[in-house]
Amino acid sequence: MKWGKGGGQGPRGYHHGNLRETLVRAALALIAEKGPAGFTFADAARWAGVSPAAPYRHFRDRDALLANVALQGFERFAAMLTTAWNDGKPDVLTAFDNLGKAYLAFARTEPAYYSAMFEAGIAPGTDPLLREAGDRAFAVLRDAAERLVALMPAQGRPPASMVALHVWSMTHGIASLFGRGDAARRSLPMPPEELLEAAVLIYLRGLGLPGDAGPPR
Amino acid sequence: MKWGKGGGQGPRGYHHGNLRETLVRAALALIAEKGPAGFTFADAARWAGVSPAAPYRHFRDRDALLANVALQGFERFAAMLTTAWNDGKPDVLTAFDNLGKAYLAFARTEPAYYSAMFEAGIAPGTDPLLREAGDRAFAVLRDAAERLVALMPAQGRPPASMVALHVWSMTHGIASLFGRGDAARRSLPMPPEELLEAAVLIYLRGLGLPGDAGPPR
DNA sequence: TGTACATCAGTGAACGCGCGTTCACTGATGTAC
DNA sequence: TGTACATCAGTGAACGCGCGTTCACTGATGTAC
Repeated sequence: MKWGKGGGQGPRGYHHGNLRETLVRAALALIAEKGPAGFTFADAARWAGVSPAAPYRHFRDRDALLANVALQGFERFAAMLTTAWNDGKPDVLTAFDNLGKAYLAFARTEPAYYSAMFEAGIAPGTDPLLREAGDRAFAVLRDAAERLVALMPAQGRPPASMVALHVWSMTHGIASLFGRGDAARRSLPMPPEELLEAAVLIYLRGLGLPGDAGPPR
Repeated sequence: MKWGKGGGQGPRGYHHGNLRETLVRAALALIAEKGPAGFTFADAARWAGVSPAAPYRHFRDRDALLANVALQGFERFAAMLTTAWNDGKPDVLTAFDNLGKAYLAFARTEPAYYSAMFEAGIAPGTDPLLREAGDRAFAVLRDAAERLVALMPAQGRPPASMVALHVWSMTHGIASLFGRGDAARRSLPMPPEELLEAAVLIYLRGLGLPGDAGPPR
């Protein structure tokens, strides 16, 4: 059993440690192994080494645990995207490219989170916290798109939200179809990163970028 | 219990009718109701009104039934796309637009098929028949992309397969995120068809289309 | 046309199993005084 | 510093349930002659 180093909480020796977080890890491990449908509440308890009744102290049911995994996934996702975007440095176009690569990297290296976030069948409207976390992740992309369209002359600028939705959809499509880190991946004659980069370049050229405003290097 | 009219086989009064097909319908109904993970082999038997042992005459297990649903889904999908593409008529750009709309229409009107095809966790490499059916659906898009790039001057034509992958990814991304006919849909400030149409227009403009070859109208 | 037989779809009873959930409980931690 | 008490995380036994799967069977359909 591995204890994460990144969360900052560590094991607090309390009865049997930080069970809530351990259950989330259990869910991730089991999703990675058998898919988002392939684990049960009892499985998670067994993985964590506690009795089958113990998880009820922390989650109402299996769905609540799964929603918590998705929530944590969106939070990590947003953090990862924020880091990649790096506030538009060294320049907006390069940072935008990094953003897309980070999205793909997340889908590849964290397929369990990715499944819980997008494929576990949790209705997005159900849990407000979950929705907000998803919105925060999208906001990173949205802000980046804002900076991107600002490179264009003021007249004829496309709406930043549309650009963000386009890039999100394209990236999500590539990640879902070809960029998974698990068995659901389809084969592709090139790395997904290249496919995405080419698509975004063509798309931005279609918007007239880089162009009249001059390339920012 | 509804009997489909489109398949051309109808109920053949044989013991209890065409159970194999009825089980596929059962799976679709149950997926639509409770998601791809939300049905069991016994559920399907109950829905079809037969004993729990009966499905074993037709499918090895639940996964085999699910794979058959996905297979049938890909076949319908390919047929629908072929109809929409209509061999590039009335003109290639219009037909290409219709193709994208048909993809979204399928995801909206057949969310159960869509789930089984793309989200049920069936590894694409597992079943050769399933893979081939998926490939046939993609081939429609691929042929359309071929016709599309043929509108461009021979030098500097992008590879048709890349264009097809880009459009597939974009469409799949929009369909998965916003275009579902079930609870998994996220909200969007515009119809998904419009979002897709705008994206494809911008993308094609980035490719230089319609352009040097002259718009085909 | 009729009879005997082979085929095979569906039955229904049975089984072991693991899941979800509850319950009174235990025992460690935290806190009031 | 010490004692009594409240809190609460985790126990373990128990339960009913439905699932997956098997089995010998039944009875309708198809076919050989």
